[in-house]
Amino acid sequence: MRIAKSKRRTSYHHGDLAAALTSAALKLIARHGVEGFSIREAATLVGVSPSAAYRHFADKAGLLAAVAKQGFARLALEAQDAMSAARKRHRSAAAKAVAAFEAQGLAYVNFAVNNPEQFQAMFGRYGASSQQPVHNVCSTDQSPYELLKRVLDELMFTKVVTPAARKDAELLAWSTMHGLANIMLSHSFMNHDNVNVDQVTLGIVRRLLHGLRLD
Amino acid sequence: MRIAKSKRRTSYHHGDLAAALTSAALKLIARHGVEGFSIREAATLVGVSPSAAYRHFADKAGLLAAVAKQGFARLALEAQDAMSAARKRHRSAAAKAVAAFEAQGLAYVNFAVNNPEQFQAMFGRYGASSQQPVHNVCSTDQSPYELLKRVLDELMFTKVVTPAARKDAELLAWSTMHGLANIMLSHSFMNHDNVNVDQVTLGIVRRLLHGLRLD
DNA sequence: TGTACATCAGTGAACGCGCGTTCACTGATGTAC
DNA sequence: TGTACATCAGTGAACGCGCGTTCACTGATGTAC
Repeated sequence: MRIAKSKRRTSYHHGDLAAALTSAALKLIARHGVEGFSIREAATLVGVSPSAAYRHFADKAGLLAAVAKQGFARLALEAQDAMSAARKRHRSAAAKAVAAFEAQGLAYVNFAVNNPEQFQAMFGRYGASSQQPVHNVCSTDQSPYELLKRVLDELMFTKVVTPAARKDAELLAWSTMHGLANIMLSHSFMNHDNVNVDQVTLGIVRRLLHGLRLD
Repeated sequence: MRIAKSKRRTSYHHGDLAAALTSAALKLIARHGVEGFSIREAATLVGVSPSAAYRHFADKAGLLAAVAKQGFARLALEAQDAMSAARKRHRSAAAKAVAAFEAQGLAYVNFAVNNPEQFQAMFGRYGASSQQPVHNVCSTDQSPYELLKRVLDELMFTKVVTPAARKDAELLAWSTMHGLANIMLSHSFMNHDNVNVDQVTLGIVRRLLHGLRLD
């Protein structure tokens, strides 16, 4: 009966307030930033009294954690799409692996640039990731971190990278892309109106991979 | 007469309220985070009425920008100290350059881990760096970014690194260390109580340099 | 199929709060003569 | 050296604000019989 309920919006019960609040929160965070976000405003946007939110989330941090969690899921989805599209453009297993690695880095930075506030929610003070390691943040095989591990394995299996270079490469790769994403967000390196994000990012990803190759 | 004034604290005029407020802000940010910081609390801590702050800073953002700016200066100082100490431990110019590069990376990550909230102030929403490129944030030759450029040059002059690898290496190096610092801060990779920050960082710096060497 | 009742998911008023900022003010300082 | 006066750097009261959260409540739903 959930669907029926969500059709008539004038009903007393909302149908799926938790999801509605999460997506309202996302909208508002995009508008005012994580710091400017309030439960009251989210509730108002959904058309519900502020106190209703407390049926679904323990508190403000709970709502923000939901936003962050959803962010990890979206990021993983986008990365996965980009990777499989990239793989299709190549024949050899090695070329596919390289293309997937590049696509993943691009997807990561693009996600951050296109969703700066959600990205901040994911890694900031309230972020899902500040409570627990990233590995646990999504269902295990879907987390961005798991995707990274897999593509690094793929690079090793296809001999693009030696087992020695593969070792602990997660942290190096993640640091590089995460740093680039944050630097782009802070506008501290350059105003990315003047800059082709994809081009700069691809440059960095390739140098990263180049370093791994010869490790 | 500045010094005389700052001696008697009971005087009507404070002496150097701007500096006192900045350092109070730093203390409070370390305690409650950037988001929890308020001008009123800083003024109270200094023992001055809230409105007095407006003689010295245009608004809250102005005070936070001062904190951020001071952060860049401190970071540069600490990095410089670490680098010159590291250089002393080696004889050849090449070894000195390598040691200085490693020391710089270590200093960067250590600064972030030891001053997480100031680091956040530096690169966050209010950060000095969100208004203008990092290059302008300190006096030109003292900025952390300038130090990075110089040590990369040094690596090239001593032939540790080829001119091709030197090209645009700033962004790669900075991304890597900045990402590592942020990842450590978010606790999303690991709880750094269980981890030797210096050891992990040194591992990453070395892999970064290794990649540059063979570029 | 109809009814009683427990449970669920909302309401809306109220709480106490600290905030950023403005404003007219005043005490202290320094300078020109 | 002394005095008048402009300027500087504070005060403290007040403004209006939106916030997170609690609480007793009520309308809607679903289930047992």
